[in-house]
Amino acid sequence: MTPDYIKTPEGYAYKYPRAAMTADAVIFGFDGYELQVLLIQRGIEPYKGRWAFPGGFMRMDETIEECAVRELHEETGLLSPYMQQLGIFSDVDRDPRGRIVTTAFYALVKMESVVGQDDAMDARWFPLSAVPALAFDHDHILRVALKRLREDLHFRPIGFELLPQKFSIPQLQRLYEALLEIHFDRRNFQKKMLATGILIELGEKDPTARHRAGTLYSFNKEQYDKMKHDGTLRLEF
Amino acid sequence: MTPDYIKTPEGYAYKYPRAAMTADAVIFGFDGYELQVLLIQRGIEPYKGRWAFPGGFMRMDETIEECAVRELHEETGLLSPYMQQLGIFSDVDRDPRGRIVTTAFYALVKMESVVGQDDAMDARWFPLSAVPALAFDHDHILRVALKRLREDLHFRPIGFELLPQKFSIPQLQRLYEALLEIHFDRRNFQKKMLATGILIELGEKDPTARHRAGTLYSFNKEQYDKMKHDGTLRLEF
DNA sequence: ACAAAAGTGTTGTAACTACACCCATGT
DNA sequence: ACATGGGTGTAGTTACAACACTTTTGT
Repeated sequence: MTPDYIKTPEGYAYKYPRAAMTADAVIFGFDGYELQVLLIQRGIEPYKGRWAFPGGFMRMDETIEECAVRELHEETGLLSPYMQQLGIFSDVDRDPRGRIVTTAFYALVKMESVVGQDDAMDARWFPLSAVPALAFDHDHILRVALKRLREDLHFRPIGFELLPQKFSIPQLQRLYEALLEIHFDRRNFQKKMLATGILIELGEKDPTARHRAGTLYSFNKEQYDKMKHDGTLRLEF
Repeated sequence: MTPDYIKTPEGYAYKYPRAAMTADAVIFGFDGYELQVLLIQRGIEPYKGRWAFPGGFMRMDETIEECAVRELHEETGLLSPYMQQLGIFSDVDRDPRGRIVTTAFYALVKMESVVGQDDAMDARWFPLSAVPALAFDHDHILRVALKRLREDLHFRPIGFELLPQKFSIPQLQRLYEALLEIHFDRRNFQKKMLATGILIELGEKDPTARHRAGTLYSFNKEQYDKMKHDGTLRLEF
């Protein structure tokens, strides 16, 4: 393809002005009690010292998804998490450096997969209740991400992405309750969850349990895909 | 704000290459029997003569939403339809002119509000079953839009956006059946729809009816907003 | 009068809610 | 032994699916 720019001493020249494009990732984790967000402290202006979502500028040889994945990996070490487009945020004055449009993604990760990061890295988990004022329009993006996460949780088995591979049903319930801010009856929740048929029962031994150990399960993705495909799935919370 | 470019004889110069940004709108209508899509025939290369969604380049003084609304108005005369972000499409080679990233929107309109358009305008409704091969990656975008439309229809009262202000329940049912490609029992559909409490009964006189005239209703948006707000809403199809 | 579409009511079934007791483990 | 949390079963209620007849209107 012939390039769509003219290279000049001042840089890449275009006939009409263009916005720069970035990708940002709102990364959620769950510590067993509260929803957490992974933030990075900015080392440079603008908003130096403020916390923000990991992200960065799109290159000309990658899609915006590839950009999000790459930046996420560079800044947090995370590889291939569950990730979805959230939306594009394009307010004219959202970035003091000029016209920069961002595509936000939301990602769900198992917190265990991020601990042990490089200490020099200014990345930290914040419980949702203690998120500081963020850089740019990231406060706004976070609200949109939360709304979307809750909507998706009602009908998609995304809770599993936030828990360890092996989890107990009470653990899963705590997650649903924390995210949706509602209370489920223990017995009914367990019944309904098992009735979906997308859980595989393993040996009983929840190491994190403080009293009686909970039976461990894992998410049966193949079964889920199959049921989703032929419409036998009953999944609604 | 200081500009983020340097103006040169060759155009607007940036330190790093940038993609151009466009907005495209997938516009759906309903003729009473089948879902329709509004397309525009391209008058210039690339893809001259091929059909595509209305859309165009984002300006530096507008958001991508404002761009979508503006282009839609310029190309079809439509004003303030129901419109939602669909997603961003950024494949590196999706446009032969260079690196152009598009944000797709989907819009729902009452077909009556577009008829009577300028004849010179190369805009036309196509039934979904007769959509030609489209320009760029618009075939792909259309598939994504359809998937999204169906998902949304299950839980949001968006069907009303596609019907005239006054409609009968059988009309509404035909719309649901056409879009979701399933069949509802007439009695149960009517019962469930009325039970939502978001319909206002008007005088009986459906002019388009061919035999017995259907009772006309209109969508009670205030009631819907109220019920949505305090969680009393039961709406699921 | 007949055909086509609209309106309505009941009954069986399946899913959801509410609820109480026993069991395992750590202190 | 006691406190904490995990596991299970039942009964009442509610929503949903299935189904048939009557009414209106155009031909």
